[in-house]
Amino acid sequence: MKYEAITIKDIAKALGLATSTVSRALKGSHEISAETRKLVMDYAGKINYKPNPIALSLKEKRSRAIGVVVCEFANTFFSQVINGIESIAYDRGYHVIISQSHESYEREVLNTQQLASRQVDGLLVSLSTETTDMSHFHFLHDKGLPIVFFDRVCETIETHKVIVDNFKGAYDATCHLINSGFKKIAHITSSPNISITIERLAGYRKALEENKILYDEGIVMFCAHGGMEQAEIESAVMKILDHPSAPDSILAASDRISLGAMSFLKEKNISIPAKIALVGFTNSQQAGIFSPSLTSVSQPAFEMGQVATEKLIEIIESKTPLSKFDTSVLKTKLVVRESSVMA
Amino acid sequence: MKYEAITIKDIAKALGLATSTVSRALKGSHEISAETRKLVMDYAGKINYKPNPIALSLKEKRSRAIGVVVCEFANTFFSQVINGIESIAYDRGYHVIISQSHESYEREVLNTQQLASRQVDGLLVSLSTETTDMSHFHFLHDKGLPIVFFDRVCETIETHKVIVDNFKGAYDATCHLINSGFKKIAHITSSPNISITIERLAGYRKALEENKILYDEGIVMFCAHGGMEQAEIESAVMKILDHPSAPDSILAASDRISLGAMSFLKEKNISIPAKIALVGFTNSQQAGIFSPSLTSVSQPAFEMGQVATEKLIEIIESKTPLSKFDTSVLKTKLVVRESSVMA
DNA sequence: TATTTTTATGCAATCGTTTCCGTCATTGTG
DNA sequence: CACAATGACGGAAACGATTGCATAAAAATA
Repeated sequence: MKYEAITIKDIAKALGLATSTVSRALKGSHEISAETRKLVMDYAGKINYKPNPIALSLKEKRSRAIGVVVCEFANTFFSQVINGIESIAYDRGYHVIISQSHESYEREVLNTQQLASRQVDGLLVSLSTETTDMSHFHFLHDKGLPIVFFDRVCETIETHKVIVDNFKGAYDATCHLINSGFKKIAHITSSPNISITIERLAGYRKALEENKILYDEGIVMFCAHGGMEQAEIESAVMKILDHPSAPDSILAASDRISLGAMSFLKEKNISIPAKIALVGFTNSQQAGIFSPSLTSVSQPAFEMGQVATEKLIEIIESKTPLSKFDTSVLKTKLVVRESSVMA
Repeated sequence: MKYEAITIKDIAKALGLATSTVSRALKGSHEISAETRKLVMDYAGKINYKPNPIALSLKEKRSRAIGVVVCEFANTFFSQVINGIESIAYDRGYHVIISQSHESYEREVLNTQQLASRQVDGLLVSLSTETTDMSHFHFLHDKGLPIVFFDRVCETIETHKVIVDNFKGAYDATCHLINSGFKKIAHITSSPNISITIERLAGYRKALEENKILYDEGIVMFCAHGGMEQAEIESAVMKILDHPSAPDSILAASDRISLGAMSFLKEKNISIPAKIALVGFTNSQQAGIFSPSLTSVSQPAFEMGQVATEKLIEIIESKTPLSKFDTSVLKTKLVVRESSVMA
């Protein structure tokens, strides 16, 4: 079952013209007489001619497609980023192909290669937690494929990057806990090898230091899979609860970890914030209807998607190879709710 | 900045063969000698040759792309459906292009046309709440473009459809409320013109009827935009609360409406379920950590995406036009939590 | 009027791949 | 030995669109 589209040949035949004439008329070339142009335009409009984008892609060696590599989009943060991406991409005439790594290095590599062989014009990438070897991106980048990283960026590739001020986000959240009277603040974070983990950890440490609180490695927990497995979150929470120093609060460094930790604490009937306070990085619109409502660091996800896409299209459409790249740093926002305020 | 891929011509030139020979060797044609085939295969492997999918698409008149039309994917239900879609599509060698209507008829039409002109091989569609005129789908369907509807389906097009048992979902939820002692059950639902609204309303009415509870139009609220605007949900909740018959419970018919209603009730400090009970259709994994935890009708969203995609690929790849189409009906599951259980 | 310039259009190559058809050499058959 | 059958490969068209070049007619110039 094929559905046959109208081609330029059909128009040419119907009007007794050459395809080249039709093509030129359609683009309003000046070397076509006004009457021929009108004739062609009118007829094309009448039969609803639409150029075949595949033929165009082949000719122009560009697909007008952007590939997106994220860990997953059933995640408020990333789905908002993707909304931002689409809002710009569609406006600029690109379509968007999304692939999910589910935090697996192997799938990330596969997806990336898939997209590249699909001839995407550029890639928008947020690394998986497992990724330490970036050679699949280096390879493509060296070949000239435009890439922009967002959120979880790759330090070793020189290109545009878009992140939030993770340091300040974690710093503000930690200071808030300290100012609310909490003294022993644990930290559950993602895989130690991704950029956001490092930056958030640094912000956390800085806040402790400024407030003369000793940094204690024993209550900083890393989730190798970024919380994709609820078990790793639960184990982290358990270790914190069982820790001899009796932490009174937790800073959770990602959407998944925040929600997973909250869910586990609730299941175990551990009262928040009485027994332990919780501040999470999350973009969930539901943070307010949780029990208790969750104090959170929220990120301008939609904007991040927009900026990243604009930057990518800038690279794609630039005539000459860019030599200067920048890293856009967006602001986070701390929203204080019940989970971090002592009764 | 272009990144030049290796073509069959490069191989032909390097090996002193014709492109036709290389092409045949690569597909293991029997009319190529074993040695030539090996030569070509080895060389292609060595230089990592990948066929150009765009050229293939042009030749074969198929894009190996599936278009998805949904209202939005920053919605747990749809993001799960899309995960199901991708899981099948990628396995079968298709890529997926997603577009969001944001419940706007106009954008749905635009997106659909966009996808069609992008030469997708088929369409996976869930209608927007605004849509009453389906002619954009009729047009494409008549031209032979394979379409499968899921969730919010179009009755007037004969094709495969995948839905859940909306009638039973609403019926079970309503019966549960009745059995829990609630007597005056309001219903907040989506736009009256989409299939799920009609089916869920019917299930709700059936349950009332069987329990000899009078159906009261005054406490059934429709949200024209399916809850895309929080205001319409809030107005519906207000009307229910102010209704002279003093409803004691609400059945919310969608993800957005459930969460929106809950959020509003919480904001207004209206206690659930003491003042009013709430049962919602939602696939949010966070239903359990809401305050109170939310009794919900959850749908096999992932599976729905899988089934729909399999059905679509079946149509796409069938040699002869199909004449028999079916509607797959999946089961919903009622999860009872705190929001519908009297203290 | 003869020549140049301009205008409007057609022809053909191109993008990367497949595939129909033709061709050459080798082998088999009568 | 003559001819057909087979095997192995090359040439070229095709998919739909663009574009450099050629060319015809018309207009402008000498």
